[in-house]
Amino acid sequence: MENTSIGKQLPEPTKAELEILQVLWEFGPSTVRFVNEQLNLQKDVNYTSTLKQMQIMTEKGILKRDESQMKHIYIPVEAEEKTKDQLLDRFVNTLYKGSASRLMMQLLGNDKISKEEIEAIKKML
Amino acid sequence: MENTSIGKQLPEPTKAELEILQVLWEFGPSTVRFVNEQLNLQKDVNYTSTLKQMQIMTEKGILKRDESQMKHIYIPVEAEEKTKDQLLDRFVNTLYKGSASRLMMQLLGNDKISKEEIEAIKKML
DNA sequence: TGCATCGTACGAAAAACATCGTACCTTTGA
DNA sequence: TCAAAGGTACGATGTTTTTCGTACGATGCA
Repeated sequence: MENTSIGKQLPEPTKAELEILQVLWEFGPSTVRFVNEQLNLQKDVNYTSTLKQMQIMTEKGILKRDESQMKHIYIPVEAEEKTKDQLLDRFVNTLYKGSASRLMMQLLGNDKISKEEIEAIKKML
Repeated sequence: MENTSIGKQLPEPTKAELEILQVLWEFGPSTVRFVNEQLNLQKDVNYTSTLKQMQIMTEKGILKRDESQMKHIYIPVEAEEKTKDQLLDRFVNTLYKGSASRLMMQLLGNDKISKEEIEAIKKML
């Protein structure tokens, strides 16, 4: 299933896919080997598993790749911000009926958030 | 697999499980039939599917139930706030390296958030 | 040249999730 | 009393996601 079309909405990344995207977001376009090494800092996973996963993501249109070299280079199709927007949106809608202030309340309620963070947020508003 | 132990961390609810929890959170302890009816306002799903799902959740320790009547009553084991805290926490950690202000920035950046919402948040801080 | 190393391709199994059909028990009311 | 309605139990199946083994081509270098 090729994805060359224009406005088609990409599927939301799965958990494992998100882990791969994080690496690519943090370090930029990378080889499978590099991504796999990064993942292995957190968990055991076989090289070919990561490869397959990234190939599937390419099929889905989440990644594209530069095949001009033997070591293919993988690149996210959507910008980090855009993907995160999408995920955040769904999260807020699902859990907080779309209300950002409810989310904020929850955030302030569980005291995982420091005074410095609160200050930083105040300044933003 | 019984769950009578003390501090054991419950598994994160799956998507379908979350839908069921939402109904129970909104309406309080309920029968399978009631939950199923609510779900059917949104999507087609068979009674026995919902039943099975809720039985599995009970096995996992996400729900408990009152079996004293023929119509079993299901109740979430963890409070709504606690479960949401957990989900929010993982969300912030995964996507924003644990920084609430980053999340806020993202929230302000995509203009899904209204002026009223911003005012409400300002007041909270 | 030839072999160890590093790369991709891909089928298939394992695991996690979701859905449904069927069996069977209990309650109710004509 | 007995059949319809409504309840739970649970195996089976379908789907999606995740992981891995094996095949095989490229490259590099002793």
